[in-house]
Amino acid sequence: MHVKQIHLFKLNKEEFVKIQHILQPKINLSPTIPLNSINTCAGVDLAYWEQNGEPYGVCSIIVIDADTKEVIEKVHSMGKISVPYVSGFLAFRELPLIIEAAKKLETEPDVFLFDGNGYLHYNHMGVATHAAFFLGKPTIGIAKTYLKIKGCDFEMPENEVGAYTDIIIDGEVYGRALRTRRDVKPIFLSCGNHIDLESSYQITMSLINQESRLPIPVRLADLETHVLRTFYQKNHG
DNA sequence: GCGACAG
DNA sequence: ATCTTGTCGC
Repeated sequence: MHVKQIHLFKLNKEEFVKIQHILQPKINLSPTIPLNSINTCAGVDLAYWEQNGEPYGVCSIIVIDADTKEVIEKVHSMGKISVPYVSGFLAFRELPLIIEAAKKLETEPDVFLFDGNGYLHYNHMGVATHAAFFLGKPTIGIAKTYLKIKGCDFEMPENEVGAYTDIIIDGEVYGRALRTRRDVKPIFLSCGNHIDLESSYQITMSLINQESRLPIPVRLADLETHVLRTFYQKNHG
C-alpha cells in the first residue's frame, strides 16, 4: 500500500503543537466511501518493552474481511522508540512504526481502526486522525479510557449493547462513549479522518464479537503485538 | 506541592 | 503502555 513518507520526529512539544495546528483544519469528516463498499478493515496496535535500557516497540496491522471476519493479511514493524509518551502527542511516538508497517501491506484496507483517539483530542489530532494524513484512507479512533478535554466528563451510556452518549464540548461533538457489550466498560469512539461518526459507529459495532469490547481487528492486533514482543525479546533483535 | 495523564 | 496473583464468572 502507498503511504506518504515522514520526516519529522525529533522535535519538541512546541513543534508538535504547531504540526497539529497546521493539520487540524484539513481534517475531513465526510465519508470518502459509502458504508456498503467497505470490504476490508484493518486494526492497528503497538506493544513496548525495554532492551539494554532502551525502549523498543512493535506495531501490528491486521486486515480482516468485513463480512466473514477472517484475517486476510497481517504485517508488522519493530524498532527503537525515540519519542516519549506524552498525553496529546501519542501520534508522534507511534506513527513511525505504524507507517513502516502500513507500507508492507499488499492489500489496501478500506478503513483503519486505531487503539487510541482520533477527533476526541485537544486539537482533534489523535493518532487515528493524524495517521490518516499518511495512509490516505478513512480512520477510526478507539480508546479504552477517556481522555478528558477542557474538564468535560462523559456521560455513562446505558448498559445495553450499542448504547452510547455523545461527547459534546463547547457545542461540538468530539466523540462517543460506546457500550459495545453489556456489563463491560464503554469504549471511546471518535472519527479519525475521511469518515463521519455515524459510519464509524456502524463499522465498529459490526466488528464486535463475544471475545472483547474492542472491535475484532484492534483486538487481534493487540494480541499479535504481545506475541511479537515475546518473540523479539527472546531473539534479542 | 498536588492532581492529571489516549498509549 | 508495562510490572504482576489471585479470583470471580460465563
